[in-house]
Order: sequence, then C-alpha cells, then structure tokens
Amino acid sequence: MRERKKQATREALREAALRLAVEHGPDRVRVEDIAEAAGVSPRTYNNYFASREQAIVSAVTADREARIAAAIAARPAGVRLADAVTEAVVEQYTNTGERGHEALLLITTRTALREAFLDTTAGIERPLAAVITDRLDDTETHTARVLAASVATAVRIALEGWLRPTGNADAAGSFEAGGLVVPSGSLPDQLRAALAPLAPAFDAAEQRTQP
Amino acid sequence: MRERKKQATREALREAALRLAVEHGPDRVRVEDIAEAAGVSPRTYNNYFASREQAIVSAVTADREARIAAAIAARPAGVRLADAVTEAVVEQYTNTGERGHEALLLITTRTALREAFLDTTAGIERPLAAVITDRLDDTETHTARVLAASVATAVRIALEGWLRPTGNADAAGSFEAGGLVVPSGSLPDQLRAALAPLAPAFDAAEQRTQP
DNA sequence: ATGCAAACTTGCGCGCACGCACTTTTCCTG
DNA sequence: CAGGAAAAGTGCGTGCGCGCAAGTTTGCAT
Repeated sequence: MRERKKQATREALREAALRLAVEHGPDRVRVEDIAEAAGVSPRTYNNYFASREQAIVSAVTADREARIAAAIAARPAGVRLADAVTEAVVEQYTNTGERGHEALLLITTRTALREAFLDTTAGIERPLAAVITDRLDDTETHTARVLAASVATAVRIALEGWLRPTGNADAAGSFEAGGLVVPSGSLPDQLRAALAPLAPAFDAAEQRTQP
Repeated sequence: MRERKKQATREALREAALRLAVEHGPDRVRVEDIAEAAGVSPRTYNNYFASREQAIVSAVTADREARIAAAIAARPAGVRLADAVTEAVVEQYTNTGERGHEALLLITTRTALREAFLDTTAGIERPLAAVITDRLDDTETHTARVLAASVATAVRIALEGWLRPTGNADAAGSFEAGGLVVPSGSLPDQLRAALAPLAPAFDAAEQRTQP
C-alpha cells in the first residue's frame, strides 16, 4: 500500500515531466514546475529522479528492463540464447506505445535528453544478468554479468547509431575522427547488427554448460 | 604551446586534488581549495573536470586509455586479438605507479571515489575501438565498437568484483539479490576471468576478416 | 482502539555545475 | 613588428543535487 502510493507519485512525476516538456519545450521547464504539476515538493521530486532529463525520459522508457527480461524468460528453452536475447531486445524497443513515438521525436532533438535516453540502457544490465544466469546455470564466474553488460552497451551503440543522423554535425565529426563510419538503418537493423558480434560469445557460454 | 599550458594546468589540478584529498580526507576538500592550490579560479577548474571526484581519480588513472591502446598496437600481428587485448589490459592495470597504489587505498574507502574510478573504464572504449578497427579492417559494421565497449564493461565488472570486499555490506546484498555470487581474487585474475567470455566473439570477428 | 516504529515527505541550506558576458593570453598574418 | 582573431581564463548569477533535521503518514502489534 505504501508501495502503491510510491509508484503513483512516480507515475505522476513522469507524466507531468513529459507533458510540460512537450508543452513548453524541454529547456523551458524547471524541476519546480514538474513537482508542482505532480502535487509534491521539489525536494520530493529528486527522491525519485536524479535529474530533470531522467524524469522526462522515464515516461518513455517506463520499465522496459523488466519487459525485456520477461520476454527472454518467455522464450522456449530450445532456442539459442543469443537469438532469444536479440529478439526480445528488438521486440521491446520497437514496441513504443502510441505516446512513446511522438515523445521520442522530442527526445531526439535535445542533446541532454538523448544522453539521458542512452543512459537508460545501463538499466537493463541487472535484469538481463539475472535471466542469463538462470539460463546458463552459472553463478560462479563473471560470464553472465559480462554478457549482460555487453548486450547493454551493444544496445547503447545501436541507439547511438540510430540517433546519429538527427545529431549535430560535430558529433559526427568526433566519430569520423575515431575512424568509425556507420551507415544508419532502421532501429531493428541497428540492434541486430550491434548484437550479432556477441552471438559467438553466447554460443560458447551456452555450450560450456550444456554440452 | 597552448596545448602545453593546458596540460600543465590539468596536471596541476590533478596533483592538487590528490594531495589535498590525502591530507584532509576526500570529503574535507572543496573545489575552491583545489583551484587555489593549482593557482586557477574555481570556474576554470570545472572546465577541466566535471566533478570533484573526477579530479582526484584522474591523478591515478592519468591517461591509461592511451597506454592500453598503444600496448595492443605494440603486440605482434600474429597473436590472437583476444589475447593481445587481455594482456594489454592486465598489464596496464597492474602497473600502478609508486604513488598510484597508496592513492588506490584512499579511493577504495570512499563510495563516491570508487564510482568515479569505475567510470573511468568508459574512457578506454574509444581508443580501444580505434585499435580494434585497425586490426579487423572493419569500418562498416558495429563489430569493433561493440567489442571495444564490451571489453570496457568487462573491465568495469572485474574492478567491481575486486573492490567488493572493501565495499559496504548492502552493496553485497544487492548483488546477492541479483543471484550473483563472485569469489574475489587478485585483480589480474578478475580481469582475465571477466574478459574470457568475450574471447569467442573476438575469434569469430577475427576469422571473418582473415580466413 | 491505541501507541509505537518505520518509512515517506518536507523545509532549509550549502556547494557545485554550467551558461553568459567579459578580460587576458597566445598565436598568426600582413 | 603591429594588429587582430582565436582560445583560455575569470566573475557572476541561476538552478539543482543532496545531506540534515524535522514533521507526517502508514502499518503492525498490543
């Protein structure tokens, strides 16, 4: 019950943040405004979110982490773990609800929001590690955690590649300086391309536990 | 020449931050103090560092990124890429200079500093991606970037596992909740264990370009 | 029902990150 | 060598993150 109200407040903050951001533009909204719209004090606000951007982005990302983990767990035990992970990730990232896609356009226009959005990929690491550990029956080594973290960063890279064309010019410049040129395609393509190099690592880990 | 003075200021700030942190304790030092000790204004300080912790940690990590990349490039072309990366990483992380190790003890005692220290692993991603791209002759796909980023997070995981025993109890609790129990060993062991699962991915990528 | 303990919220205050406008230094070019 | 442009450093103001010490609500047990 205490937890109920907690989540209600969180949801109110999320929605208020997104609504105000859409109305007045992301830069024209202060924490004070969000808090007021949600009916709490500014101090309470950042008991829930560490930054203004987090609140806005969180309205879009919601609890994607849990959905991805659940989707992987739902796949039959027979399929390759690498495929299960890839499909679950692609599925959950293309299913942006009605309101999700319009908000995404807003996010892609502001650098600060894009970074906050990219930071959410780190959040999938723990749930992913849990479900992978379960599949591999590996509780002793770093294997599951490393694979989970690798997936998280691969997703991040895919999103970066996808957001690139919208980004400003110097960002592309710093990339070219790194010697990396990436043709941007659709989001699912980007995700699959980024996850593909990790498949051999999953296969090896999977074979070690189930020969 | 302009770059010269820039690096000199950076170095002065690094050293001042570390010295003051050791003298008065990391929490007892303000940005103002660091800036004064380095002979610049507080405003200039955070043209160089985004946070107080970054400055302190940076005195230890210096430019480890460049050293790792250089170490990989220095390995003969015959050896497995996975081995080259692993050895280079282990080498550069065990070579903490005279002053490095005493400062590490300080870092491990404060949570904020440990997090800043762990964040430095992200910095090796770009140099690593550059050198891996070079080895793989792969400039079109995400492969090199994904592998580089995976290595970076693997290193982070290894460092987390290594710092764990020093950490507070609830951190260990949240880990157990994730279903992960890791026996902590020496730093080189942790690094090798964390990088091992990625070796198949490197092998596959390497074989694709040089059959 | 009533009291108690834990947890959530709130007001307050300090230091810090960072944008903006300005001064000083450094470098280049005629 | 002089002058001007570019870059580094500085002062100032604003909003924010967060610790601390209350006040308030929730849940449990008596």
